[in-house]
Amino acid sequence: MSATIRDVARKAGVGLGTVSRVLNDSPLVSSATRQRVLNVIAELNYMPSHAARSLSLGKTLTVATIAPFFTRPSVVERLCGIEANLTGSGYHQIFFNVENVERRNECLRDVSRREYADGVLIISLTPHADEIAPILKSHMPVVLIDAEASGLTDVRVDNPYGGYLATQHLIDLGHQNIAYLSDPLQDPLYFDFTSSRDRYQGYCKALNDADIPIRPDNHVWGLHGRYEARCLARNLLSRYDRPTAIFAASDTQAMGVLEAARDLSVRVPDELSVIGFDDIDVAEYLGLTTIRQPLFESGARGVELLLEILGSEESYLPPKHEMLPIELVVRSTTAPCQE
Amino acid sequence: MSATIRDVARKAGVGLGTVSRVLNDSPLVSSATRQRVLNVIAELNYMPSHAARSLSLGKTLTVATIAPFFTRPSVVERLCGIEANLTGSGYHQIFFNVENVERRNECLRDVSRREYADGVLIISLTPHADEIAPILKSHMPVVLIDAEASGLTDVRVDNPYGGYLATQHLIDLGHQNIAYLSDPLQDPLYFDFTSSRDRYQGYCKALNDADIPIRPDNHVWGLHGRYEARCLARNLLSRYDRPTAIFAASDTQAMGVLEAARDLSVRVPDELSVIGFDDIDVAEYLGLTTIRQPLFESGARGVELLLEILGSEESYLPPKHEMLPIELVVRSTTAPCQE
DNA sequence: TGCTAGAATGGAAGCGGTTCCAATGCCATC
DNA sequence: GATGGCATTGGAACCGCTTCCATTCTAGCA
Repeated sequence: MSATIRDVARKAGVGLGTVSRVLNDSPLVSSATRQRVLNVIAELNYMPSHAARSLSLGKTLTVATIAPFFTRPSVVERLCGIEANLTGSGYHQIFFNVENVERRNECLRDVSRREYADGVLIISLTPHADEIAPILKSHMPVVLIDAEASGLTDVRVDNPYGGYLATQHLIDLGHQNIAYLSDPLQDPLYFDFTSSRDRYQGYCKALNDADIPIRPDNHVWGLHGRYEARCLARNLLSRYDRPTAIFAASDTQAMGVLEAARDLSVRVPDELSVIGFDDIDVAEYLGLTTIRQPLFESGARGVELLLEILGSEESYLPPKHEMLPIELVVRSTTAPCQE
Repeated sequence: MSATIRDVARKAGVGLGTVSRVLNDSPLVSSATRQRVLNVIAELNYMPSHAARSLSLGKTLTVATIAPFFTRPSVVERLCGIEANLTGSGYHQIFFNVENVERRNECLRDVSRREYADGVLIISLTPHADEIAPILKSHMPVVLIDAEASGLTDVRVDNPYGGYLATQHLIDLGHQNIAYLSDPLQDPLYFDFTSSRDRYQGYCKALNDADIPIRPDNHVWGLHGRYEARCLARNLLSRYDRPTAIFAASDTQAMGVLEAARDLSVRVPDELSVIGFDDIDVAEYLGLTTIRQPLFESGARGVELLLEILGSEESYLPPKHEMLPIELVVRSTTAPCQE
């Protein structure tokens, strides 16, 4: 059907190996021969077979991405960053969409299997110690995005600092009664997302630094999602001494808070300040004050780090840790405390 | 490194071919032998090499998806439907993200190249006649999602009917001065998205049926996007005889309209009714009245149709055309006309 | 009992690349 | 003129699977 390397060799009047060398930019070809081969390749519209290359090289020439909840806007933006930098690299990509814990465990267990991919990107999932060991032993290149695990390369943001920034902003506006709404901080049965926990640290530190006591009832949590956050926020806002400001661990959850405020006719920002985290696309539309983290860049940079490892000759490279910058974006859901 | 089919054959005391037959569910294996081989496969944790299978079969065992603007919420939901049904089918998937016309043309030109994939899903892009011909000639299985082209299988919704439904809803509420805000209806230099055009037909028909004259200045268009729609809507709403209702060709554009109304202090729905199209995730949050189309299902069903073609022995199957249902979802951005 | 058709099985060839070893030609050196 | 070394080249072997042909075995039948 389609032209093979043998067709090219025959037509160019050279040997198989020579064509292969041209394809792989080997210096062991005279420039005259190289040019002749390149001409024939263009003429035949020849394109090497991915499968044959892969089989011969003993590599899959594929990068796998494991991510929870593909539909979440923040995940989508990270995936776009990945796509942008992987296209044209010669690697294929496969995606594993993790929607429940069984699948999470299955995916993280199989990471080190060479059958799937030559390298793996993991988004927002933190491998446990017993999952890290086989990965390290297998020498499978892995880059964590928005997660951290000892011995593995990662690219992420300073979540405690983000939590601090957000809370400090509210304190600066005169708020004292500040709630934090997040995913569960610890749940070994669940996905073990760590960002909520880290941001909580920053929240506590900011309150401490301002000598504001930490009220345990000002921290509420539930499954990630707008609807769940809405229910949680309703409870918060129905309280006698309801908070004057809510820091939501993600913009999605902040949207739930805004909904709850609307439900209960609590005016934002006059009666309630709301701040989110991520700065997803709709945040600007909603005028949501938030902490921006570079989502697209996290994916793009993750790919770069992975390709670096894949391209290296070394069988072991020391893990790298990259921190991307975050910043406070003030919009119209936060205002000075009115009390 | 990892076990091969030869290891399995040796350990099970059978020939290469027998193991292969077991893997491929051939009936030409006695059940005793089959069981023995299956045991060894489990024991060795053997997994066939995708590349070797692919090379031997002369197929890529890969499905390609071509989609414009991965980040658009409606596209994301379709992609999720694709992912859901393709995972576990044994096919790998590769994505082509189309962000500009050059890339669109390049992708559609290369669809028929066997090097990439055994089958292709195309989202929201309409191949031109000169692009269809090579596809048909190559017998490359193609399924269009949210698009239509003669000779190709597709799964889509009845966009003229959707436009009719939306407009009729506004007319039922007593509106007469109804604007339509959309992508450009025809732009050979651009992507040639057809849904705006089709929905415009329904818009016109509904107005005609109600004996409401069609005012050309009530149709405005621009590039797809919230920001662009916001500018367009601002112009509309600044007019002396501004419309009392706006039908936006997508929820994203409807969001731009809502922003413009906010900018100009036009109250929704009291002074302005707004209806969108798609029912993307945030529509519910915004209380946006809209026409719901099954986005996830469109992707899922598209994959089913493609796998059907790929699994068939026939070299030619007559194209199928599937229409998914749409429905009006009334929320709080539309209300009876106040004039 | 001998013969045959059909079921079950083994393994060579081939898919399209890469890699390595052998071969060739050419030049400088002694 | 013989020798050695380097640059360049050709092609066999191999990657792990499928497929097809050849072979063996079994049961059914005359």
